[in-house]
Amino acid sequence: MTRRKIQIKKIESTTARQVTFSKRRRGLFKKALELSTLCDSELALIVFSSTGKLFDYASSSVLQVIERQNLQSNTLDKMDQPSLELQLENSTYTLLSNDIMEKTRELRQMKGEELQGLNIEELQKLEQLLQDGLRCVVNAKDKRFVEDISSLERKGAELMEDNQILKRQVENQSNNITHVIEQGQSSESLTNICSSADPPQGQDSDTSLKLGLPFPNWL
Amino acid sequence: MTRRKIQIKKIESTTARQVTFSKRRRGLFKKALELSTLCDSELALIVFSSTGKLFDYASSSVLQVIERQNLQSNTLDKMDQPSLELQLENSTYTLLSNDIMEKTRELRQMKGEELQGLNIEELQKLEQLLQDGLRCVVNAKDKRFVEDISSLERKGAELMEDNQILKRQVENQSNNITHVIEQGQSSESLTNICSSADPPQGQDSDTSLKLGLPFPNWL
DNA sequence: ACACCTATCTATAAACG
DNA sequence: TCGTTTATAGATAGGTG
Repeated sequence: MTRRKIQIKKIESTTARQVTFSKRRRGLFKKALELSTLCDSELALIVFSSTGKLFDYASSSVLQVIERQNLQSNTLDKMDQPSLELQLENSTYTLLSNDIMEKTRELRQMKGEELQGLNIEELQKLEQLLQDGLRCVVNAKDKRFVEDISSLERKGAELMEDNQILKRQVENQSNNITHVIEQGQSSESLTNICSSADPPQGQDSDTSLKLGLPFPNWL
Repeated sequence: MTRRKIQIKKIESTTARQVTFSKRRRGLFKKALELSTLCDSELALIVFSSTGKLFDYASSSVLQVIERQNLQSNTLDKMDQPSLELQLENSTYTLLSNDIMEKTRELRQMKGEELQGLNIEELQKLEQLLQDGLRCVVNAKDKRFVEDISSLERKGAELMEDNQILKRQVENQSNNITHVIEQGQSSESLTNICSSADPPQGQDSDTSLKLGLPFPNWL
């Protein structure tokens, strides 16, 4: 748009992002107002800043009232029945907004941003909170590692066991077949039957490969 | 905005209004997308054309849910004014509630609670986040320590300087008094005056104690 | 954080197909 | 009702105070 063209992706610098947010937000709201005016269309726009602050605009009259009520707290006692309802809703709305702002600030501070307003005591408290959280997360992670590993080992053991059983079944079958063949079949038929039902031991078949692995190969 | 400047008021010609609506709507949505991308902010935009058609955009999944709600109830019945307003109000409300729930969960997880639903990858991500945050906080704390210490050292130096000046003033005064006394006072008066205005050097007065400390004792 | 500046980029009014 | 063009108004990135 101006001195230089910029890429449309998240602006990394916090200050630059805030400046841009402020400018573009105003631009966007102006455009929204123009569209609703020029084309007589109803329109609502709700924007949260990265700090959790809420901005909104709505062309419809009732929402404008609500919006105004939010900006400058009360002076609407003079209105009749609907105003009471609006006030109730509005207070909930304001409470929610405040809660969001508070939680957003707390989250940002836990991520190490927006720390300039804190004194040493508050910073130490935050550090302690982070260390406690980190300890819990690392514990949970390690526990999960152990669980996943033992679960995989169990599965591996089961597979190996199955493998053994299958191997024995295959050996039994091939013995039976060999026995049957030895009792009366021709040598040409022997070759055919053996290659399809009992491949040579030195060469891994697809089946024995899958069953023989201690861990599944999709890990 | 171009071949000619236009007034921002309702366009009377229906066709011109529709053309402008279509162009400006697209422009507005593009700007909204850019803002949410550049500044990483959550954002919802809902536009009704004068023919009642609904267009909307929302940057986050939470908003998309609300958007869908609006879309569905819009297609169900043609909608008259009050229902539009109600929907928009509900949207804002729902949006706020969901946002709070999400942020609350994130906070609890950063504090090491409610981790049972996370897999190893998510836990590692969380651990990284906490370590980054912790690093920033520790840096900020150390910086603040250094600042506070140098500020105190500066204050201490200033106090020592003031102390020196005051000491010189006291010495000058006592010299003058001694001089005056030597010029005509009796020896009994000399003792009285000296003990009140100029105590012996080897014994710390309250004043010199306060001024002589490198750091204030309220630390 | 805010207002202002200005060079540059973008959006778009009007026109045409 | 569209898309395309084009000249121009508007928006804004980066800078300064």
